[in-house]
Amino acid sequence: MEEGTSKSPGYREGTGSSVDDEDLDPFQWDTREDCEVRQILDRVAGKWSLLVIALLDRRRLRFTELRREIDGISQRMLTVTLRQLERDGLVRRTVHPVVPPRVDYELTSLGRTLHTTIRALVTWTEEHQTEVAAARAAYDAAER
Amino acid sequence: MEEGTSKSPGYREGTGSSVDDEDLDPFQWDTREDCEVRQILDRVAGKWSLLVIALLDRRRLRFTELRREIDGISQRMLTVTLRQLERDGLVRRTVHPVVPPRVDYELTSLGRTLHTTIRALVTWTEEHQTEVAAARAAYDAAER
DNA sequence: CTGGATCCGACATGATACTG
DNA sequence: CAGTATCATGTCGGATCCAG
Repeated sequence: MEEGTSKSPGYREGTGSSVDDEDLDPFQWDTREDCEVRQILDRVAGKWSLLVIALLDRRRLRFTELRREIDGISQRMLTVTLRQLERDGLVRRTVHPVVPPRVDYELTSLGRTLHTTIRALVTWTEEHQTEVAAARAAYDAAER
Repeated sequence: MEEGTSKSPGYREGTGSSVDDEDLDPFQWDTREDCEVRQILDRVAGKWSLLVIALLDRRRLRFTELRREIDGISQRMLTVTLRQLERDGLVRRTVHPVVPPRVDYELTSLGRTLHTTIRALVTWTEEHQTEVAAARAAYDAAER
C-alpha cells in the first residue's frame, strides 16, 4: 500500500459509553483524535468516499458502474477508496467467479448507518451554504 | 496565501431550494461536491479544525491559550486554521488594542450549530469504533 | 472487466526564523 | 503576544502501463 493505510498503532477504548450529554468536556473526545474520530473522519473526508457511499446507498453496483457514474474518478482512486471502505467494514465486496470478472459492491449495514449520519452534515451545509458564502465574501472584501 | 484558500472559481446555485426530502437522488447533492458540501467537509476534516471548534464551543480563548491547550499544533497551523474558520464565519476574531497584543477567538452562532452537527459524527464514531476496528482486523488478517 | 504497480505533481503540514 | 515568511517534507490524487 502507499497512502491512507495508516496502521493505527493502537487506541484506547473503554470510555466508549454512549455520549448523548451536551455538557461534556471537549477533551473527552477530541484530544484522542488520533484514535477513532480522526480515523473515520479521514475516511469520510476523502475526495470520493462520500460519493461512493451515497451511490451504494441506493443500490449495489459493479466496479465499472461506479466508475461510469462518478465520472472524473480514476480507476486507481476508485480502487483505493473501495478498499478503504471495505477494510473499515462499510462496504462489502463480492467477487463472481465468471469468465469476465464481475465484482459487486454494496453498503453494509454499518455503512448505511454512517451514510445516515453523514447526511446530517450535508444537510447542515445545504442549510447554511448561503451564510458561509456571505461570510467568505465579507472576509475577502475586508482583507483588501 | 498558500494552501486551503481555494478561491472556489464559482459554483452554481438556484437549485438551492430547501432539500429536506429524504428520498432524493444522491446526485442531487453529491455530484456538486466541488461546490458547498466539499468546501465544508474539507474545513471540518482538517487536522485541527474540529479540535479548535470543540475548544471554542466551551468558551472564548486567546491565541496562546488555544496553542497551549492543543499542544502539538504549530503556531502556523493554528493561525491558518483560525483564518479559515474565521473566513467561513464559524469563528469570530476580536483584537484588543492593548500594549501586549491580545486577540480573542470565539464561535459564532453559525459555528455553534456546526459543532452540534459534527457531534453526531463523533458520536457515530464512538458508537461504532469497535465494529470498524473489528472489520479492519478481519480485513488485515485475511489479506495475508 | 477489475484491478495492481509506478512515477509524479500538487498541496497540506511542520520546523524555524523574524517582526510589530 | 500574536502572528508572518520561508523552507522542507509527507501524503493524496492523477496518469500510465501491465496483468489475471
